[in-house]
Amino acid sequence: MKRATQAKRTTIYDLAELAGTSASAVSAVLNGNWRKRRISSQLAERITRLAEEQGYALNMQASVLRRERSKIIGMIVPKYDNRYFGSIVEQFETLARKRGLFPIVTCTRRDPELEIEAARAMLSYQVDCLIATGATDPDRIGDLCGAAGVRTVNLDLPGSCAPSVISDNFGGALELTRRVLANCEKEFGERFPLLFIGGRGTDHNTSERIRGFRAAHAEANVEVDETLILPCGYAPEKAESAMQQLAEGGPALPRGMFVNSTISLEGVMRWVRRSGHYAKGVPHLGCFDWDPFVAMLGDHIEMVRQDVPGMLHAVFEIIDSGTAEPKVVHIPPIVEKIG
Amino acid sequence: MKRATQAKRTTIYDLAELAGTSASAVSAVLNGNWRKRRISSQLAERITRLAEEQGYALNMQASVLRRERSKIIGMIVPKYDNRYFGSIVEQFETLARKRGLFPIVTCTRRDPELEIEAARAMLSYQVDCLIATGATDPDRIGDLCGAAGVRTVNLDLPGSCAPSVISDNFGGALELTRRVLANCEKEFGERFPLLFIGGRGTDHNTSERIRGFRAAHAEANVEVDETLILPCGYAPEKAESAMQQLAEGGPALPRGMFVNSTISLEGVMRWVRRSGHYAKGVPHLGCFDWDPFVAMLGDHIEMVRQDVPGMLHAVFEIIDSGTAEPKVVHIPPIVEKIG
DNA sequence: TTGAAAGCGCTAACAG
DNA sequence: CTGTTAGCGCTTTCAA
Repeated sequence: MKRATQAKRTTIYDLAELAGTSASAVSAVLNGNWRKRRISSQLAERITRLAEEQGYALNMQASVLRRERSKIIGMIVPKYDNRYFGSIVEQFETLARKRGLFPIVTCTRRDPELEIEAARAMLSYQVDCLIATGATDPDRIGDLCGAAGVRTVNLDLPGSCAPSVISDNFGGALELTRRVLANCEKEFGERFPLLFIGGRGTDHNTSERIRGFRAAHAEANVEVDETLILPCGYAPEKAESAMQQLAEGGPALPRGMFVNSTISLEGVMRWVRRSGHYAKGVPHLGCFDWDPFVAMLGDHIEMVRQDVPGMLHAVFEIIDSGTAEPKVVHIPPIVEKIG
Repeated sequence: MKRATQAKRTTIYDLAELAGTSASAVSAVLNGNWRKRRISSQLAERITRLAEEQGYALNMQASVLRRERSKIIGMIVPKYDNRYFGSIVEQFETLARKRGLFPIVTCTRRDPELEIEAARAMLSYQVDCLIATGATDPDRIGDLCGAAGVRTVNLDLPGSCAPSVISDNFGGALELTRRVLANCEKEFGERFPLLFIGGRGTDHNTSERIRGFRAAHAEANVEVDETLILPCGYAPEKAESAMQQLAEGGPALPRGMFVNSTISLEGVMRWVRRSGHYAKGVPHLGCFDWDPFVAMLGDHIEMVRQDVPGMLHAVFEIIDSGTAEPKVVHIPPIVEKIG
């Protein structure tokens, strides 16, 4: 099975020599542009066969260097540890390939430095277009790309210098909060303010979700408890320690909450189980984001599932149409009740 | 914020002209090789500043084309829909970057065609090395890479023409089965054969896990029920319908099972809930793979967590050392009891 | 100390 | 119908 590493890879020149023709003919044939170059199908045949035999593989670096457009499309994404980003990446790759583009994806672990580092790297690789997903500073990336003449689309978190595709965070949060409020009233016979936990207070999504959260409270005539608004970050540990502090601070813990992302939920649930504070009854939960196992955790959880296919179709529609105005497209998420 | 797309990107020639020097000097400075070229720090300074001002970005295609190593490292991965592969990719990117390599990852959705298509694409992009993760046909990829003189490492699923890093599937399955068997005996006061469900019967991991499963039964003096060995594939739907068929076929469903991957577990759990067959008591489960929310599903579940950091360190050790012999490195997974 | 020049593999005029 | 040629932007001898 093992083969000595060849000193050199087969090039179109090697093929040309073997076929007794020129490199440009080989290039044309292998690119499928031989019809318009009116190369004899005989020659084309021969070249194709030789390429096959020799295990010829195009050198993309050389090809891209020469061409106008690279047909490489990049995406940066914060994490791979949840279904939301996972399916975004999968969809992205699929749709990119369907268009004959080569997708390159990189994960920046919510690190602002790494984020722009990654964007720079992608520009170096001559991406034709860059999707910035959940970026902490989309405009920084937008500027970088703008300067290089590369198109950008923001996904999940909006920016102001390129088109953005995001969920309808306000609407989703409004509906989710309504449901949790209703579930609480049903079980406890009274209305009370919920806890909001998780996410960065500074990001657009979180603030829109808090707005929806407030609106639902207002609708229900419940006054929001400001000490219960805790956008402590996304990491599980952050949510865990925020819960801990809350427990230490006051006497009664809220019996209903809005958890901003499955990742934060991981921390919340961990704390709920470890601390034993909810031993006599689990709280009613609403989670902004979907996960199949969370859906099985019990009937006290409602989830919002962001419409990933819808979002990515919108992204590629923007790319295909060539729009560059910084408009924001809102995609309604799906609020599901899990049984 | 918006900027007109520049007609042309700044090159080292532009910089050279602006600095009143040559392209080679610029190149040397920007690569940090100016010490050994003994370029005056004055000139170096000037060039660096200009590059900054002009927003110069290296053209990697040109650079890679000229160099003999690309410093690009590729990985193909089956799916992004579970924690195992998600963390593999994250670790991979981190370790690659730490070595000054540019990671490119692509997801092949367990599609054998796409798998080799992706491998070919990566070779075209001149990867120095390719990691084939959970590939359906690692040797096919190995051959492709071998022919191109590119190193490969198999991860998760072993191949025979390149080094492989995999979990100790036998050991993990043995211990996991032991525990489920013991849990069942504790609760039901008797020993009985478990169900094995999920995974492809043809892949190495699944067959090793079945071997471990059998060994644990033998140890416990329980005869394996051959009709309960169901490697039905990884997709949730597959597991779901396998459960359905099992229920239709026989009278009593097993009260204990070994589920091969969280993905299969998703289908199993869905069926368990929907069918109502386990209404009077959930079965004891063992899951080969870890997920934080599964861990919260109850005390009737045991999980095996594969040692992703350990596996990736082994992968990069192989890469760093330059080994190419097709040995298999086994990394012990962690069997955790969740409370 | 620095610059000139060759060439990586490929594409796309242009000239037969 | 086919070949020759001129670069794409960069790295790297080799000369000065």
